[in-house]
Amino acid sequence: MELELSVDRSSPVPLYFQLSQQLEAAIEHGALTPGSLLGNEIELAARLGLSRPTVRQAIQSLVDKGLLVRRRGVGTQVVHSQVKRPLELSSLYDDLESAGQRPATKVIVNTVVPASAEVAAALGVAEDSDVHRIERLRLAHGEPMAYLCNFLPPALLDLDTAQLEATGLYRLMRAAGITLHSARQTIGARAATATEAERLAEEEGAPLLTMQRVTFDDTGRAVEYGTHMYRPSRYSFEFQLLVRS
Amino acid sequence: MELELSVDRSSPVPLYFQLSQQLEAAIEHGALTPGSLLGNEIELAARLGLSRPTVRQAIQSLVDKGLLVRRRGVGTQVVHSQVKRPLELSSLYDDLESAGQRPATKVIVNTVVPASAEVAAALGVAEDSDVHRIERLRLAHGEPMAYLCNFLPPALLDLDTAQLEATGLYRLMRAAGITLHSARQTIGARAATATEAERLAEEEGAPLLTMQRVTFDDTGRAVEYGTHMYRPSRYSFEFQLLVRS
DNA sequence: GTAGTTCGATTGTCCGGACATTTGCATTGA
DNA sequence: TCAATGCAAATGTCCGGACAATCGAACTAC
Repeated sequence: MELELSVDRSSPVPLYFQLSQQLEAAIEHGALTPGSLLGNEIELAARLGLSRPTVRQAIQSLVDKGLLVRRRGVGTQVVHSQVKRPLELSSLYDDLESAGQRPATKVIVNTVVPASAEVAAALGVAEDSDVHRIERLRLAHGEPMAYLCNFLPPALLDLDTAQLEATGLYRLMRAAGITLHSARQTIGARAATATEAERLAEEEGAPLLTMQRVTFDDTGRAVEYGTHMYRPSRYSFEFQLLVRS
Repeated sequence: MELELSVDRSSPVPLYFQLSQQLEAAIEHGALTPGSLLGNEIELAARLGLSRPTVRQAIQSLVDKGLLVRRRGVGTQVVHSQVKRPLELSSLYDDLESAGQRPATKVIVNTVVPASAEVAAALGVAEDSDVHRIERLRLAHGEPMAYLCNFLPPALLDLDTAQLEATGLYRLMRAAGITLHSARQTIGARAATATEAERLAEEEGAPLLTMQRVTFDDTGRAVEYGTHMYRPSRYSFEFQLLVRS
C-alpha cells in the first residue's frame, strides 16, 4: 500500500491540516483499513518534506477525533471501530433535513418577555430583564414531531418569524456570527398533559421525551436556553460521548 | 494578581501536565476569574523556565476542555461560563454514588448466551458466538431505579455476580485494564410493558426512559452493549456535548 | 522448553527559535 | 468628526533537534 500524500506549501491552509484531511479521507475511503499501521512519524515526515511536530499535530487531531490510536513503541494505527463519524452537537432541523425528512416549523410565539428566575439563571442574565421567547412546533412530513420552547438573551440576533419558519435556530445563530461551542443537556421523560397531547397529536398520559438545553458559544456565554418535548415514536437522541482524560 | 505557578522538573509527571493542572485548579478555585487574561505565552514560559511549546501544550489541553479561549492578537482568557466540569461518559453506579445515593445492584441474570443478530452487530462478533449476558436491577435507597441488560464479548473479563452486586460494570472494566474511550448512545422513551412495570414498581403504560449504548475502548473495540430502562421520576440524563471542529 | 534479558523501533516530552497572521489601538489624514 | 493607515502585541504555524519511556520481539541462559 503506497498511500498518496502530498502537501501544497503555497496554500494558506495549514500544512498539518492538509495532512490530517488527507489521512481522514483515506480512512473514510477505506484506503487505510482498520488496524493497519500508519508508518512511523519520522519516515512520514521525511516523505512529505515536513517536520515531525507538524506530522504529529496532524495525527494528534485525528487521535482526538477517535480515528487513530497511538501506542508508544508500537506505532499509530487506524481504529477498528464501526463508529466513523462521532455525532456532534446537532440541530433538530439539520438532523431532520439530512435524514431527508423535509422539516417544517410553525412559530406559535415570538415575543419578548421578562426573564423568570429559571430562565435568568440558565442564561446568566438578571431576573426580569428582557429575553426573547419563541415557541415552535416542528413537523416532519406534516406530522408534529416536537414542541420547542426557547429563550434567548436580548440583542443577540433579530428573530424574524419568517426566518424561523424557513430554517433552524442554530443555523440562524451561526449566520449571525455566533460560534457555538457546547451545550449542557438534560434528557428525561414524562407523561403528556392534556395541552401537550393536543399540540403533538398524542393522547393524554402518553410518554414524551423531554430535553432541556443551555447552549454556550466559544466565549462561554449562554446563547440559548430551551425546553423541548419530542414524540418518542418519531424521535430519539443519538450521540456519542467521549471520555475526557 | 500574581498567580503562583511552579513546576517540578524532577517529577515524572510531564511539565505541561503539571502546568495545566495548576491552571485548572486556579480556575476552579477562583484565583483566575472568568474573562481575565492569562498573560502571554512568551512571558509565562519565561517566568516558569519552560519553553513556549510546553506552555502552549498545557494551555491547549485546557482549551480542549472548554476552560480557556484563545484569540489571536488578544490573548488567552478564562471562559465565562457556569459550566465548570463538562460531564463525561459516566457510569450510573458512579453517578449515584457521587450523588450520595448509596446504590445497590441485584443481579437477575449472569450467563453466557449465543449472540443474536442485534447483539452481534453491536459488538462486532459473529452471530451465535458466545457472549456474556447480564441483567441487573439498580436500586437507590431501596427503590428500583433502572433495569439494565448488558452484553459483553467473551474473554474480556470474568463477571462475578458478587462483584457485580458490589460495584458498577465500568469500574470492573477499568480494573481489568480496559481503557474506555467513547460510547454511542440512543436515548428514547416509551410506555412500560406489564413485566417492565412490575420490575420497576411502576404501572403499566407509565413512561420509561430508555437507553441503548455501545461502549468502545481506546482501540475501537466494542466492549459492551446494553439496553437500559430508567424510571423518569428517579433519573434523567445530564451531559455536555461539544462541537467538534 | 521456558523464563529472563537485551535491543531496536516508535511514540512522548521538551527545547529554542523563526516567521506569519490576526487583533486592537493609536495615529494620521481628509 | 470620521475613516484609513500603521504599529505593537499576541497567538498560529513550522522547523530541526535531543533525550526519555515504552513496547515487542529476538535472543540467551537455565
